[in-house]
Order: sequence, then C-alpha cells, then structure tokens
Amino acid sequence: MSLKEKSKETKNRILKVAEECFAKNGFDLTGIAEICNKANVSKGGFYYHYLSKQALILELLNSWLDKLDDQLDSASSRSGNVLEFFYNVSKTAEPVFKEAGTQLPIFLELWTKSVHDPELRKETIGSYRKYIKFFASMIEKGISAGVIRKVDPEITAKIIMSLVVGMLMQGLLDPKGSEWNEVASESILMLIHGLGKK
Amino acid sequence: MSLKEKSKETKNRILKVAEECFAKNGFDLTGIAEICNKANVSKGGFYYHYLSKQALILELLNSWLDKLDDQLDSASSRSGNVLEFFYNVSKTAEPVFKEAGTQLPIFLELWTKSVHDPELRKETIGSYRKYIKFFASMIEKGISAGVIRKVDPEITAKIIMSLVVGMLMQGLLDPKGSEWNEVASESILMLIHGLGKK
DNA sequence: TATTTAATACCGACCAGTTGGTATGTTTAT
DNA sequence: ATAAACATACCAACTGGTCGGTATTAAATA
Repeated sequence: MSLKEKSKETKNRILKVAEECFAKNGFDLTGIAEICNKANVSKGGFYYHYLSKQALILELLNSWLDKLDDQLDSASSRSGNVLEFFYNVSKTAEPVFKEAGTQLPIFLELWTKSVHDPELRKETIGSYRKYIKFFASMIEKGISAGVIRKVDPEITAKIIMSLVVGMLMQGLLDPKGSEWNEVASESILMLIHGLGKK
Repeated sequence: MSLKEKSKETKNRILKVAEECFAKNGFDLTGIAEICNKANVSKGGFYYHYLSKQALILELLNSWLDKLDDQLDSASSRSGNVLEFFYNVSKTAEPVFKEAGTQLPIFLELWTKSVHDPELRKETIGSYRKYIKFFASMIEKGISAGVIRKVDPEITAKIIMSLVVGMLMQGLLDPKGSEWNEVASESILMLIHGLGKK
C-alpha cells in the first residue's frame, strides 16, 4: 500500500471512530484520547490529520450533508411533480429516523453551540438556509405547475422544516413515545390537505 | 432583615445571576466561579444553597415551567372554545420568541444532555409528556365540542408540538431569517384549514 | 436581662481529575 | 536523503466540588 493511501485510510478510520464515539457519548464527553485509542492512532497522528476537535466534527458534518444532498437529489430526480417528491422524501423517513438516533444528537450539539459560537454559526446557518431555499424552490415549482395553491414559498418551507426538526427533536427525547413515522405521514396529510388545491 | 430572609435573598440572587450567565454563554461554558463572582457569593456559599451545578439548572428549569403552566392556564381559562385557546396561545408568540432568545438555548442544552444522561432524561421527558397530554386533551375537547374534525388527539398534539419546537429552533439559529410571528400564524392557519370542519 | 449554646449562613484556599493541544523525536516509503 | 506519517511524553489551564474554619443570628439557660 502506498504511503498516501495508508494516510487516507487512517484519516478515514479516525473519522469513522469519531462518529461512533460522538454518537455514543456526545461531542463534549468524547475526548480525543478515546478516539485515538479506538482508532489505534496516537495523539500526534490525530493532530497530523486534523487541526482541532472542531475541525474534525465539521468534516463529519459536511460528509453527512453531502450524503443528504445526494438523497434529496435522488428523490427529486425520480419524482414527477413536487407532491410526489415530498411523498418520496417522507417515504425515507424510517431510515432517517433510524440514523437520526446516532447523528441527530451531534447535530443538536452543533446547533446549540452555534448560538454562542459565531464561527460555528456561520457554518450551520449557511447549510440551513441552503435547505430552506431548496424546499422553497420546490414549492415554487409546485405552484407554477398548479399542484400547490398559491402560498408564500419561503414561509411554507420554514413550516415544513419546523415539522421535520420538531419531530426529530421529539423522537430524540421520546423515542418510544410513539411511531414517529405515523406522526410524520399524518402531518404531511394535514399539510397537503391544507395546501392542496381542492 | 431576618437570617432566613437574607438567606433566601442570596439564593434567589444566585439563581438570577445564573440565568443571566447561562443565557449569555450557555450552561457548559459558565463556571460556578463566574456565577459566584457576579452574585457576590463565595463558592462555599453557592454549594450551601445548591447541591450541584445540575441541581441549580433544574431549579431554574422548574421555575420556567411553572411560569409556562400559569400562562397556559390563563390562556385556557379566558378562552371559550379550543380554537380560541390556540389563537390566544399563538398571540403570546411574540413575547415567547423574545424570551426564548435567553431561555431556549438552555432548554436546548438540557434537551441535548438528556440524550446521554438518563437521570436528566427522566426529568425532561416527564414535563414533555405532560404538555403533550395537555394539548391532546385540548384537542379532544375540541372534537367533543364539534369544533375540530375527528383526528387522533395525541398525534395531532405531537404535530403541533413539532411546529412549536421546530420554529423555536429555527428562530434560535436564524433570528433575522424572517418574522417568525408571521410563520407561526401562517402555520396555524394551515393547520386550522386542515383541521377545521368544512 | 445577661450569657452561653447552637444552628445557620457563608468564606476561600485547595484538590483531584480532565482536557485539548504541543514540542520533539522516530519510522517509513519514495 | 528527505519529507511525509506517525509516536511519546508532557503541559498549562480549567473545572466542579470539598473541607475546615468563621461570623452572625437565634434559642436556651441562668
């Protein structure tokens, strides 16, 4: 194995192990020592690959967001109209809720930290607005196509985002509280009912 | 001033200062040393009144929840039917969003911590379910009264909770993103439209 | 009422344990 | 040889929390 390949491998190993640790104990409670141990890397090795703990989690965050982008693109491309798109997205709710159990707490921590950390805030607010715009444009398309009645696209996008975020948050706090899939699909029905052209 | 009165005063002073500090820098980043300084109390004095840092924030949390209970009770008592109640609650959205700027980040931190801290989880999940039940019973009343069409009260309660939580979260991350009051009222309109008997 | 006793409220030095991060040295592929 | 890819040892800074002691007020006693 070449040197560069091996290097990349260790870097990925660190990232993977970090993801597991963060998922299990959260960002704050996970020390880099723990990551290093489980990844069979020394501290020096770690800091050779990552500038800081924060740099590490930002890379992790971006890798997730890339995956999410792919999923949305995929759902978008294999959907005829917009409502179909939302339906396709909601159909992936189950795996999302499953993965959310590990990823969402970390998102949450980042979200929380963003409130007090301006630099981090830039990062998170950027991708947040990106998704709002994406949803808004989707809704706009739906309006143009005559599938959705005339509403403010951005406000509606934020409402949908509220539903998503709020549900994920509740599912996080109270996983056994209910079948969140059911709640999700029901909420979409309600929205469609309120949004759809009669 | 009697000894007991003075004692209570310092205890309240600590709580008040702690609220300010937590609001400004978050729970984790606020050391008790800082609280002690700003409250003109020694560390010993602090630990005389509060068992731990966590005990302190739980007391703060409960004081907030008590206030919230009062608000809900008040809105409930001066509302004829259920829709009116929701309207009255939504009308208090503005001050809520304002206060949320200081209190919500702390809620968020507690929520986040709850994921990894079973003891704290009990506490938060308890009050969470209380509010879900409250909303559900409100909706049930609405159904009995014929104001709301027949839906699953608990699921609907969770959807409403999603909207509230999701909006607060977004308002926290992106306060200048939009007039969240507008988004809130719009979302309620959509729900009413989807819920109301035609 | 004067004096002792006891309890409350508070002080501040100190500690043990962690943590992210670094400086310097060593290996290994090219 | 030389630069990339790691390892080791170490640190400075914090942090929540403790502990022996003290001052002030209230209660008991004489």
